[in-house]
Amino acid sequence: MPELPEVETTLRGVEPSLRGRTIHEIIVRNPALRWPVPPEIYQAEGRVVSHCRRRAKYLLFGMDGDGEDADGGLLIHLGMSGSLRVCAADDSPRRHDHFDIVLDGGRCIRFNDPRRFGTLLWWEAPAEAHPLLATLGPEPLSEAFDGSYLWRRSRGRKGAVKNFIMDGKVVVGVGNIYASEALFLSGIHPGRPAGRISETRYRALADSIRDVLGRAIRHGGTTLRDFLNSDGNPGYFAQELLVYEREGKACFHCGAPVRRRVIGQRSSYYCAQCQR
DNA sequence: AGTGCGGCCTGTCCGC
DNA sequence: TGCGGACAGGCCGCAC
Repeated sequence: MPELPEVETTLRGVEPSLRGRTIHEIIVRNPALRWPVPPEIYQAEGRVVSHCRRRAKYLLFGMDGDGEDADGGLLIHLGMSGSLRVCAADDSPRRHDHFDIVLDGGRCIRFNDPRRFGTLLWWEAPAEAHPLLATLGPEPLSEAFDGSYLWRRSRGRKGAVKNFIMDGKVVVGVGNIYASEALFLSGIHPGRPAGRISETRYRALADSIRDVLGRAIRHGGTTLRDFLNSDGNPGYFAQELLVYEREGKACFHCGAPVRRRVIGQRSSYYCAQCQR
């Protein structure tokens, strides 16, 4: 469920409670997540969280380091339905609360995930060498990401541009909602072959991706069904969505009905008038 | 190498 | 009210 803005919102929510604290204990109630929770994660017990950061949709909490040079730490992915919340360690767990990171001082970071597509793993420095992180493309909000990069990477690709921008090896963090939104903002039809789009149009697309992700972060993410931030509150970007889940409703630009089409097994929303 | 698909899970909603 | 099926925001791993 959570895309980049939701993961960033979660990071900003948990970091103040986590950084500089000692992990007292990790309690795993259900280790059957996307991958079984490995015993290595217990290395975190008794150690200080020196930094918290995000890479793509992965949360990385480093231990006992100075700056970002910790020798290892926890890697958490929220999957499609996961969330982290900050609560008192003695609050009774609810359904699907699969693990707790218990901190000194009586608080804990609690992971809830109905669908169990989430992840709790251990990484060894350098984090970027972890198999899940090693092949990832650039961050969409970084300098390395722009229209000419997208254009270069897309040469020769015949698949739909929507699948192309959702490919984490091309650029990370663009999920189904924001892909539809960014393509609408830049006037590009989601089904257009990626290799047959000009550099000029890719510049517009890169700008739209930055714009929509940046605005979604400022709104605390998008809550369509079940995303909650670390305080247990929803995000407010859903009211800003221009095409996503608006099938049959009037395009805000031209008034034509918004269409839905399955591309790459995911629902895609677009305006056939405004997007070519 | 690029592309498409199956699968991992539970919850919700919709039509019969 | 019950039941089956489709669908949901991710992403790996496999076959072609």
